[in-house]
Amino acid sequence: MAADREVRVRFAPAPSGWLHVGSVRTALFNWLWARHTRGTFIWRIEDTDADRATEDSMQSMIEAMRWLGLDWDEGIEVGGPYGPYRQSERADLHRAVARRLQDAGHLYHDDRSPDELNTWRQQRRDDDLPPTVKRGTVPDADTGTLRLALPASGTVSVHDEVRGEVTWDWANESDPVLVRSNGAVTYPLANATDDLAQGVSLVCRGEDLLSVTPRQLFLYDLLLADGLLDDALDEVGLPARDPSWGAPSSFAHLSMVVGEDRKKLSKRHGSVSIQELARQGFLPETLLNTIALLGWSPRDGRERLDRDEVVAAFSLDQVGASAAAFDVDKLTAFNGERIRDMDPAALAHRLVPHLDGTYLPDGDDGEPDPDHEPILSTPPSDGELVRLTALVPLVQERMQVLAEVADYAPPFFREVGIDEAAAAKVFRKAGSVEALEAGATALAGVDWTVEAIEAALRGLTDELGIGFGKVAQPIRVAVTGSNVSPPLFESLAIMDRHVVLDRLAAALPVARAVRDDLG
RNA sequence: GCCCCCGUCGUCUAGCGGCCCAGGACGCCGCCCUCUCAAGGCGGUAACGUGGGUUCAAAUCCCAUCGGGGGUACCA
Repeated sequence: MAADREVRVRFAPAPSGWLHVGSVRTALFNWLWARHTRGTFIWRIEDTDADRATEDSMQSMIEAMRWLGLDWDEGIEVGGPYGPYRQSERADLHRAVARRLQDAGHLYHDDRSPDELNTWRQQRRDDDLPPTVKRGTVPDADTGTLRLALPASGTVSVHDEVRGEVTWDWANESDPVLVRSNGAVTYPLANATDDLAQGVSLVCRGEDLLSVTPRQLFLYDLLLADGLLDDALDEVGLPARDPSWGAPSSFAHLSMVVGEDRKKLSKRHGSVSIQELARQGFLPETLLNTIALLGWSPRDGRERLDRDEVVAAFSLDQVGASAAAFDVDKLTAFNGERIRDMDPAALAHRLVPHLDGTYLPDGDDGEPDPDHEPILSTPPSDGELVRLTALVPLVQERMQVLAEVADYAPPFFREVGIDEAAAAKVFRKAGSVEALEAGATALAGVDWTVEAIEAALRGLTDELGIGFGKVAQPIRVAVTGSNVSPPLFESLAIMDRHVVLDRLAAALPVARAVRDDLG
């Protein structure tokens, strides 16, 4: 173990699609290790496949990382001493490396078409042989792809931080294509080259890349031998490597994140974009906390951890090797706890995007509701902000996700209709009409404070000879339109008196109709 | 098919030969509190995939088997 080597880790996604829980975990663990060791976190974009890489995807990833608060020391956007950090901008280097490998006799042409190769591989399988492409089995050619000639026999091993020692037999390893027939380099070459050129000390990535490790190890040796990479760097005018850097000294292959059915993550169970989770009202702190716990746990068993606490406690040797299912229920519960711990003023600000139309709430189909009308204006007026701040303590206790505020807030900001089911359920109870009438009278002259409102309303139970529930529910439905709301006295107190009285009056005919309907 | 990885409550996990007839968290169930819904408090349910070894002793080590996953691309 090269204990003294500065830790340099990297997150190297291909920019297709968006960041989801699985990819964020890879980013997070790299980030955590860098921060824990006071090392360097590099963000490189692997866009060597022009057909798949998109600018939108990259922008979306940047947005997600920023929202999560995962900052990078070197990489796209921020730059750094060993850039550029988009592989498409490093193509000269990759080509120079390929040419030098070819000159040194490590590469050979393979001009078989994909169809021919498939047939050939199938034949190998039928013969019960490894379907691997090897030098010597292909015809002499001077066109087509360039493959790397791997050793034909013997074994390779890596020490993996999460899996221990893993060994492969070279006889089972296929010679990888390093340069496509169109001249573009592939992942194995670009990735190995850049990891070396940027001094990556530990490769931490998904388990799906475990099987690609042997050829990378082999490539590291070739690129470092005789200063091949150094010369190529010099040739294309890119920054020289630090002389103390060797090849990555270890690997950490993180298990897959799976769905609750143990199958590959799909949208149904959490493979939603980070932006989608933001829209649903999860806090970035909760996401980071929960995702960190996916395969890792601190020695002392704590589960509620702030960012700094995770950084302090994180270590690779506590990372588990088995696949983990992302549990949205647990995320939700943690999110609720965090909301309850928040400072009300800070929470009010976080709620605004869920009320002003920035984040659309779910429609009936679970998708964002395009017809939703914002509850607050953009930007919110001072009056709206004051009312929202007053509302926060009431909703803070009962929210799991920020988006839920949209369920409670409307009656505090605008007229809302009375929910029919709520009316039918509540107004059919004996005494409802009387409760509304007496409530209006009692509230008309009272001080508009929580205490006075409570005293006035509680006094009604004796006057009407019914339990308080029978008083409170009709009034709740009349004023909020729903039989579910924050506590009644507090709710009324932050509304204007005339609004409350108007709504009580407006609900009376509805209540009478329900009662009369019952005969 | 071949190669590699993985296997503790429904889920995330603790556990690295005796402290474990397995602990915590989420979920679920019940009770308490209560103006609704929540929140909160208390209690409960529930797991070492299977079969062989090794050992005085195994969730922990070994082997087999079954199951799951990844790879087997001119994607990354």
